[in-house]
Amino acid sequence: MLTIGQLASYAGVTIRAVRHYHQIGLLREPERDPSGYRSYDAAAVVRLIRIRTLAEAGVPLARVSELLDAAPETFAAATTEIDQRLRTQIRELQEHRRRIARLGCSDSLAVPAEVVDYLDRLRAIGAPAALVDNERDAWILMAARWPQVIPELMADKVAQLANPKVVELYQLIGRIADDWTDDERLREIADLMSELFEQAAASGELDRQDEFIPDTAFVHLMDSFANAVHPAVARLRELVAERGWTGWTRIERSGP
Amino acid sequence: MLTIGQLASYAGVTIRAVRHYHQIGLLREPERDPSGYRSYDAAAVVRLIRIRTLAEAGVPLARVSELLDAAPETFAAATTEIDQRLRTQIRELQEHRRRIARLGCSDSLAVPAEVVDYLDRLRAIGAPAALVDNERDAWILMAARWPQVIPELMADKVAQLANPKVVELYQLIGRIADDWTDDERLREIADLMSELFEQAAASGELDRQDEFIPDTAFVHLMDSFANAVHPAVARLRELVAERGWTGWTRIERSGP
DNA sequence: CTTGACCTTGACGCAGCGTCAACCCTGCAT
DNA sequence: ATGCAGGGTTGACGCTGCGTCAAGGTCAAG
Repeated sequence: MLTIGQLASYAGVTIRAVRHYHQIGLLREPERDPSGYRSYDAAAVVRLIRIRTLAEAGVPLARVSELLDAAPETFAAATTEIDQRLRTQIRELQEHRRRIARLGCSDSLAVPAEVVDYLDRLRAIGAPAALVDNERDAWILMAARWPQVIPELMADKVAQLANPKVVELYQLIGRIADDWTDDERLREIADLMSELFEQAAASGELDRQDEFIPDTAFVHLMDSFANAVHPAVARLRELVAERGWTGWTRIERSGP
Repeated sequence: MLTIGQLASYAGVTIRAVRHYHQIGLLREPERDPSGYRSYDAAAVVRLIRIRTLAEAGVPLARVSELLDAAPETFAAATTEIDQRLRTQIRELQEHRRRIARLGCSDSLAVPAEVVDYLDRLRAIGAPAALVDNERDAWILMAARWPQVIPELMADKVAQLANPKVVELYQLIGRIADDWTDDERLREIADLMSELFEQAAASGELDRQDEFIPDTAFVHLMDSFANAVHPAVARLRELVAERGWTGWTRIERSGP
């Protein structure tokens, strides 16, 4: 007769595992000797070895007893199914590896490649870092909500950068990045924006907005990013509103 | 401002996950509105999206915050390490698949191929099923304890079967399988065994046993299998002992 | 008698949430 | 005013397969 330690060692498992198998009813609790020790026979060793064999092959413990005394066909069916499960898990992990490889760096985390490219161009023409970070976050949001429109939107935005007026706008903003209190400059920016909106309206660009972002609540959320850049953005929006335009993420004509 | 449901839906995670992230300190608890509802801003959505991106790439939650604001080199180092972990897991699962594929059927579970072959031959010469099952269990035990000696041992056992006396022995046993009470036949069997042991001793076979099974406690364990086949085995051992042999798994001369 | 190596039960911990339970808030239709 | 549906709130257990204390009792040897 064997103690639990001998049993475990013969079967090549830990004592804790044996007790666990008792707990879940996978291995029958044996008789106890007068001192309360469990006392095992050779058959228990064999059963335990077979349990271990299945467990090490990735069979869930809950299914081990079912397999231990299964007819050959049942056994084959079960193993095939378990193998399928294993394949699925492997595929999931491989998908994880693929994603890991494409994470990039912490800065561009969750930012689509097209957006990364656009942000680089923004930086290149002198847009301030705070604004670029803000754009990045906004596009992260957008990409999560409507991933499929990102390529087209980004193509548009990059095209806009070919407009010298747009470049000028970002440079103006860059110049006030340290000091947002100069109302004169804010008004200059508002004028330029108004002009650009006028162009956009003329080219029909503004009408295309609605296709991309049909969700009003979402537009408000995007707006809130801009507002968070600096308190003076509120003033800027005021000035732009005076010139007949409302909104920010989505622009609409409201006045003359 | 967003409720937890809106936040979760924008970020593409479940509400429960958001609360979990709060609990483990991955996402800051936001302000509450007068009714006690959590109230999120756009920045929370972005952070949550980045968390999800990492989590979906298989990054453990415990390491996500570390990665979220890591310098590029730190980030790269961490992802490489996590990728290593993923590869290890994949290899483990693939090992599981390999084992699953070689399980065979429930009957031959944990039985080495050489043993399966030997058992088939035993059955072929007319050994009773109970005896074969018993042999199988004994060899399972042996294979778990000393896997490397199995091929050699099995080669020996198969070679023994070429001896007509051995075949006769198993057939004799087969004939009493239904009725173990015939002492006459038991004595016949004991005579035959004694004769075989004599042959084995003469050929030096008995001396080689000790190399294979040096563990006395283990030998007793193996013996206990034989005893479990039928009570009459005890009688048989008695008869064999009268003829000058002790032991079962390991045989030793004890008399004339 | 002590020591060390075993054995006993009981319970928490892990990873990442899913899933009740039991109760409160809010807005809309009746 | 009321009822109902569809939000929200905390709290707690469940899953997998054991590892790892904790706080003891037992056994063989020196």
